[in-house]
Amino acid sequence: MATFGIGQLAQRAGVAIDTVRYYERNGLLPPSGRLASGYRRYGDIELKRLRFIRRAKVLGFTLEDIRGLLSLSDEQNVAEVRTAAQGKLADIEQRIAELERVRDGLRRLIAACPGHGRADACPILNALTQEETR
Amino acid sequence: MATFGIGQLAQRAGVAIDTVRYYERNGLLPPSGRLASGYRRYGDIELKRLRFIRRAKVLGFTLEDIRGLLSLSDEQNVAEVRTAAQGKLADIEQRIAELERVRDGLRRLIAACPGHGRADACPILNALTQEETR
DNA sequence: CTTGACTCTGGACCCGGGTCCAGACTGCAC
DNA sequence: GTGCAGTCTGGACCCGGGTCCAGAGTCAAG
Repeated sequence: MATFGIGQLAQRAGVAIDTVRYYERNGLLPPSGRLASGYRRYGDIELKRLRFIRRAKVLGFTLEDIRGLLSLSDEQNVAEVRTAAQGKLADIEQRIAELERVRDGLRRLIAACPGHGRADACPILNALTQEETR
Repeated sequence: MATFGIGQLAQRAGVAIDTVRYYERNGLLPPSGRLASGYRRYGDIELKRLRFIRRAKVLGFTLEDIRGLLSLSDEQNVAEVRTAAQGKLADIEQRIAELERVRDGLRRLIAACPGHGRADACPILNALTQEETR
């Protein structure tokens, strides 16, 4: 399999070289090997892994969360992997539910706001300053 | 209206006193007034505002986002308020959509995983190490 | 009054997640 | 074999969001 250096890897995944090394220090992305010189070498698996890390980050997972997700693949026990995945799924579902609550509240406020007139007739302002956004 | 001190406020909202002062420094939560001694005084409006800040934080808004949300109430123009609220709504909807994508991928993997047997038969592991989680 | 709890300010420190050197070595093309 | 881009390590620094002092002043009950 073709291997490439850290610069290539970083560039293909759209992250900084320092970030790659930072992830390595934190146990998220070991190189597949090293040259005699010490230069890190990576392959497509690492590239995919790095992209996975980035996507997970965007979605608000911490590096620790992600380490957990990735370490699933080190597990021996398929049943444990499944359980861990279910736990993550539950997290995500809860976050979605919370965001939906906020979304619905915001939608109602927007719908109720005339978009003109006196400020104290605007339900959005009232919600922020006097009530909770629900 | 009854007013109370920073300790009361913090305790009722379930945050640390230092956090309240930190929010003040960052323009999120000015006290309604001060005693001659310099002691901050707060009322129910501040309490609600603080609770709002906390809830928004839990949902992943940065303090800057929240400052934006709160500053809506300083706007003169009701139309602008409405527009800003719509922008926030769009953000939230996008985050929900991304999380749903992840949720669906994870659900499919879990459904496809037998929960036992050889590790390389587990689609969850394969997805993490070889494909992207979708 | 005194005492103990509360609050003030300013500044140091912490953690997560990076980012940016400096100084030295390496790989490759010419 | 020289030159330049690429890479190495270690450590300093940055930002957001707090958290924790120290030292001094304040409030209220007894």
